[in-house]
Amino acid sequence: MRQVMDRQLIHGFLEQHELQHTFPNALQERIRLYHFEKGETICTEGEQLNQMYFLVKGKLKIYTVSTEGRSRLLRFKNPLDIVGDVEYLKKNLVFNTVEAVTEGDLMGISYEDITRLAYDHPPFLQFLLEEVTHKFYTESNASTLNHLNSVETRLASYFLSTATTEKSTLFYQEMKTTNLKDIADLIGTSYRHLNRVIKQMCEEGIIEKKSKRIYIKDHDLLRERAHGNIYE
Amino acid sequence: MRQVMDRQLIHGFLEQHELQHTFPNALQERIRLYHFEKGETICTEGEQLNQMYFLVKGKLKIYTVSTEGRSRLLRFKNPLDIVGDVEYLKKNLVFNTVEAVTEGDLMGISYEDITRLAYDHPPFLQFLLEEVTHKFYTESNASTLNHLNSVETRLASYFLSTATTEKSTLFYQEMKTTNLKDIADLIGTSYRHLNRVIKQMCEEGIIEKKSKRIYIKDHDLLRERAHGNIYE
DNA sequence: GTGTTTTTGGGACATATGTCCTTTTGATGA
DNA sequence: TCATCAAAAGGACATATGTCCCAAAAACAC
Repeated sequence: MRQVMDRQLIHGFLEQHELQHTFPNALQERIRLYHFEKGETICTEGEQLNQMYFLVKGKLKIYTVSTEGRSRLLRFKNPLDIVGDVEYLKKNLVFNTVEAVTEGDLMGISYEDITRLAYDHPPFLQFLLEEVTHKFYTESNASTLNHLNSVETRLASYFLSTATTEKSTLFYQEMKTTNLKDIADLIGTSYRHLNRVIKQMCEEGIIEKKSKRIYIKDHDLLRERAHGNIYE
Repeated sequence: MRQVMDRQLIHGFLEQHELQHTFPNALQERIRLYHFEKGETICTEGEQLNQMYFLVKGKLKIYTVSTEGRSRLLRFKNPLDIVGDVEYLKKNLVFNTVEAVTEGDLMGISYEDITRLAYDHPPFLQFLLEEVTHKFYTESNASTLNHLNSVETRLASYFLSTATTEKSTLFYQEMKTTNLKDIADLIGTSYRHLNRVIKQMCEEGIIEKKSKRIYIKDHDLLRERAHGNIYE
């Protein structure tokens, strides 16, 4: 991850994401822009973090690995998600490893600057509050879904949540930046079992694998298998 | 749940929990105090909520039930936890059912009053932000723990997190206000399997059941079984 | 194009765990 | 004290799911 010396670009991102009112002026002048490449580790579990990062371009994944070598993929991050917010608020080391799925850009603000210049600024606090609340909501939703449902239901739900429309056909596009291992780690199953469930769904005509993509063939049946749940 | 007309008591709770600065004065005069009895449902999943409740006395449990009848116990709430904060911020109906484990008291503040009188008040925003962040942290921690570990590890971790010291013996006291069904719903297993794991741990000399309590007999072995995890 | 590494796919086997049901124990109310 | 209900305990059986391993296909680097 390298710093990009480009004040114009920073202001461009602030405008693009409508953050001029969220960040007090004094804070805006202290923002740093960083560029990352695909596969780079942004920060590692257990590490000390001194900045809060606002993702303005690209995609990240958040994961953790247990001592036994099992992995959990907590979520993906898209703009305008934040890295290091909870670590700032809980005054803790990094909780989970953050890795780049694509190349992209982050705006960094030091924790000191945030405390001095923004922690009394209602628009910033409101922004942070809404961000953490959303994160909590999605975590809680996913957690409950995982808790109460089988892998099949979770997978169906996952497909529904990431489906996009191309022409008149729904398909699941994350395959381009997500491999099956990541999906297994996200919905909480082994790679092997995921394969089984995917195979079964193909045989039942619910989905179809073609050209590195998974197409939804029977949307109603998929929704039925999801039991009304959607990962969010 | 019935309202208690006692301004003195409200101010007593504000002092006890050091909230005088968190809540702007105008807001403090609009706080309502409610009393609840053990077993009462404070609010139900899917219901419309108009107030944010601050728990000042007693204990609550938060749970949800799937369409198939499976239950998940998300967490317990103690003073000064909040009910209705995420619903306020996400502008949504109640996500999970809240039920009283003991009798107690709640201070209620209408969403309108919060928006008018406190959503620009930095101390209140900071308080809310720290509360939601903590909630997110514990949810994420529990979720990862559940994801990556067996029921045995989760149960061991649970015992460690609720253990208290009496004399020189560590024991697990939540049994008094928590039944085995709740524990099963919390760590994400069936009641039957929980019984098996508890029985096994008793046979191995890790814990001992006596007088409606579970005593930790071998703290080191328990910590080993928890794999260094603690529910929080 | 070739060689290497990574991702996908699937067989075989084991077991952690859930469902269903029954019995026992303990708590509660009259 | 007795009757009823709820919580705890446990048997029997089934299966969802994980581990381990190997083969095939795809991606990547030179």
